Amino acid sequence: MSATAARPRLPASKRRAAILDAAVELFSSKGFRGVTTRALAASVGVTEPVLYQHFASKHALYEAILEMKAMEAPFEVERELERFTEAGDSQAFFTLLATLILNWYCEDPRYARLLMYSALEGHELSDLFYERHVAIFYGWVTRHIESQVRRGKMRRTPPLLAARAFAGMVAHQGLIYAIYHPGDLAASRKQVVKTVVDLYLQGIMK
Amino acid sequence: MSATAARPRLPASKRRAAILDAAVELFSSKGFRGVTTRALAASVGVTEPVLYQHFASKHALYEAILEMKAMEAPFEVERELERFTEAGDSQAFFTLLATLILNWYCEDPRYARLLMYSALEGHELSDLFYERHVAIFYGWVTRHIESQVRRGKMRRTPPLLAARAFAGMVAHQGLIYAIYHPGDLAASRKQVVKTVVDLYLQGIMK
DNA sequence: CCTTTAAGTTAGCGTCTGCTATATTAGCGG
DNA sequence: CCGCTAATATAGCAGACGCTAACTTAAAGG
Repeated sequence: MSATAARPRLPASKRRAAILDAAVELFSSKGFRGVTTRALAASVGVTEPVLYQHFASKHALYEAILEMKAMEAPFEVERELERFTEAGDSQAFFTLLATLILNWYCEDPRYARLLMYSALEGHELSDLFYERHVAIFYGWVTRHIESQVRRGKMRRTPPLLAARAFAGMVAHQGLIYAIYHPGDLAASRKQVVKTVVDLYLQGIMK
Repeated sequence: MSATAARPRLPASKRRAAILDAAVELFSSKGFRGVTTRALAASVGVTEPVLYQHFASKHALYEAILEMKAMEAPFEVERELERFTEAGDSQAFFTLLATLILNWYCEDPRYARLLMYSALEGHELSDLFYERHVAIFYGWVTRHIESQVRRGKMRRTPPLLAARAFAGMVAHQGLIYAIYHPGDLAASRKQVVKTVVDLYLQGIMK
């Protein structure tokens, strides 16, 4: 009687990964409330109960994504950045940071959108991302600026404000790319980094 | 039998305005899909059919907000900006622009959130805002930069990229304020404008 | 005071949503 | 080849959703 399509039975871990991947795709384009569990299941190629075998609820599934991304630590570069600060090499410092940020947007703009959604929708784990990435980023930059000011190599500027200004210069390019998509950021990435860092370091005026 | 609370009967125009105001509040905090017509009606203090007397659908109501905001032309300042460009006064030019942007975020951060939502959710009228504000902004700045480069007063820099960098420096501060809300932007607005414009114009290095 | 108009309500339709109790079957260890 | 486990499907509940037909009543004009 049943003409069931004989779906391939994946081991739990693979199925879970497949669900997460499809979820990122959908949540990033429609937001948490814009995605139904039915649509998600269909996109994975299974039925709804399968989702609930791997995640307690729609919310838990969403939080699994956020946590996964928030915990992706960028701490490998921390030591390198500190070396640049100690060496007083602002050029290298800001170039690395800008490259990091733009790469993050380019590699998977879906996460940029998803995190933007989560921040707007006020999900708790969104704060986690802020603490573990944005705030830490500001910390790195302010420390670098303060260090350079002490050495007399940089003009005295409110450090947090200046850090945000740099973050804005870079992230805005990525944001426009992830949301409005005019032009291919990936291709021009290197030029963007070069121009923005140059602008930030030396100023636009002759 | 009926214990109806004898609601005040507003003239259509006032009721319509009240609905729009409550709608901005709700849509900006929960997004289009996060707001139900029931919740909106309750927030206005009426019942659902009243909403449908003023707007054909939930979508039409939302688009009325977007159109209202997109059409709010900033063209009053256009002539002033052009004068600054002609006079070669970059200081005044960028100060006015930065003030404009930050004021926009401060006056009503709800719209910043609402427009962010609409961009993510891909509403058609979101493009209208991009065209009528973001793209026009880029146009002003690129023209100013090109003009200054021709006069030899500014370093040769990819104009659109430089325009976006400036937009990012300023808007990022507003965005952080509208979304994560750490600190009071309104109070420090003037210092932010001063610092950012100074940074952009003269560069951070001594 | 009576008529007319429109601002407002009640009640509920059809559909979709998150989620689940229950049944079924693929595939591995023995 | 069997039996067990875990991966999957069917069917559907209870509530929420966008929206509407039909009724009620406040209030302005003659």
